[in-house]
Amino acid sequence: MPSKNTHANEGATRRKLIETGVRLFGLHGFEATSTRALATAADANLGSISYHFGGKEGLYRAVLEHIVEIKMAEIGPGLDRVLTVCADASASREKLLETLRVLVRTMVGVMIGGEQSQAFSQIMMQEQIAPTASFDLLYSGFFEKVQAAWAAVLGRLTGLPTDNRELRLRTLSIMGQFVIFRVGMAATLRRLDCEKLSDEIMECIVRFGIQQVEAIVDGFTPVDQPGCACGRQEDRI
Amino acid sequence: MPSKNTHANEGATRRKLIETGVRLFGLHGFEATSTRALATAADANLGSISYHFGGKEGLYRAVLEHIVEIKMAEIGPGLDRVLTVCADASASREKLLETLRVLVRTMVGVMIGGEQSQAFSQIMMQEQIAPTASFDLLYSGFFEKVQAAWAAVLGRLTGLPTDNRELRLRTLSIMGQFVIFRVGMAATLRRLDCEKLSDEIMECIVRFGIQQVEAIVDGFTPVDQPGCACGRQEDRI
DNA sequence: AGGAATTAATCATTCGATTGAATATATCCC
DNA sequence: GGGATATATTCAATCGAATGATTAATTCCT
Repeated sequence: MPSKNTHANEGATRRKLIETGVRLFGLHGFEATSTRALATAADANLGSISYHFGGKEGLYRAVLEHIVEIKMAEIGPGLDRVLTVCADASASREKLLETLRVLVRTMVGVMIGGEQSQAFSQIMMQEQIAPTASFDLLYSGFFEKVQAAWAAVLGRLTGLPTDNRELRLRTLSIMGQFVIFRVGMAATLRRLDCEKLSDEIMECIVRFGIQQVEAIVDGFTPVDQPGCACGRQEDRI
Repeated sequence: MPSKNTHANEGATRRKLIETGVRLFGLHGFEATSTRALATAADANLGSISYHFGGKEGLYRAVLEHIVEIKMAEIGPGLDRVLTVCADASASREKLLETLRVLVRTMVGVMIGGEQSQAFSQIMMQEQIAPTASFDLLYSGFFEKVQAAWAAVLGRLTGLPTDNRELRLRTLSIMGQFVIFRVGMAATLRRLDCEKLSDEIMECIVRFGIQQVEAIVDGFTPVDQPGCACGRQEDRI
């Protein structure tokens, strides 16, 4: 177990392994990434994986923790601001809508933008499709919090309580409008006949994304529990 | 190369291998699925994979072809009907909206419903995240056709031509509202605290899905090429 | 000197693929 | 019809390569 190290390049190998892990695990998935490929790409010795992380699985877990840490540092404060606004009973509808717009812009930026984001998102998607033992790490550390922020805003705007089933389903559905560009990146690029989503395209997605989300909120009427479709709607802001 | 065979169980091993391949490849991905696991699960000999398909990769390609075949047989006629309606210049707005509703219902059914659908969709998602050499098979055989149908309806309803960039992006985004439930199935189930998406939940998704898509179409205003936001809108049906 | 970190070498296991023999069925010739 | 031949399929055994992990020796720095 490595403890304090006063070397100039303290934890350099460890760090390089994690960064390489993000890239390779994201590209090929857990199983298809060999420890040798990792060590070579990280300019590290094969044994250092076992030494620092106890094995391939330990490195993978460390990679997920690293992703959660970076991502939450990036968007965590923003999510907290969203929750604060939503907790304020006196927040105006316009204020809530503005918060929603910020969420869309953040979502698109995080999901699509950035070189590093790509590898991050790919690992997250891999975990969604074929969850490993470390799935909880991502879910509790990231997915749940993002969902909670979206659900908070949408809950205020629709009048549905945050534990409502329809609200949770709709929240996922609305987020899906943007997640698709990460998950269906291969098909998207083929469809647009280009090699990467340019800033211009991202801006376009943000713009119509905001329009679509607002249209959804404006047109909202509860559909779950058919008999009760008449209730609660007067609580909407 | 196996040709005509009048055996009673003609191609039985071949068929069993493909069916098992759908299941295992979907569960663990291409790399993480071993030929031994495939052969054992299919009650076949290890050598039969090479014999029938030339190797693991050949079996995988056959699995993708099988998926495309089944899926297109399932939804192909429906997609053709959609294209027919959209090609009819005299089709009313209500007719187009009804077509859109059918597409939503089909999408949810295909993406979420069915035991077999699960393995199918998982393979498709795997290919999206980490496209293999056989990606084209899925894209040309399935993705492209589904996208084309959605784009045709949405194009008519928004007045955008089918080769318009914004239309294509919006089409993907709108489809994303339903794809998310397949791709984010793990997170969805955790969020709802259940083990499978019941028929009741699927019906709920269809209902609010239709509502949301209609709201998006109703609230549509072009956002791409900012200077031209004033044009074309009068062509909408 | 002494602990932390790195290195090369090696372990047993598993991988995908191939082989040649064995089996089963179909086709042909008389 | 019936033996002989040809073809299609299955099977157990084995190949070399690659895998994850471990070890003991070595290097590096305080």
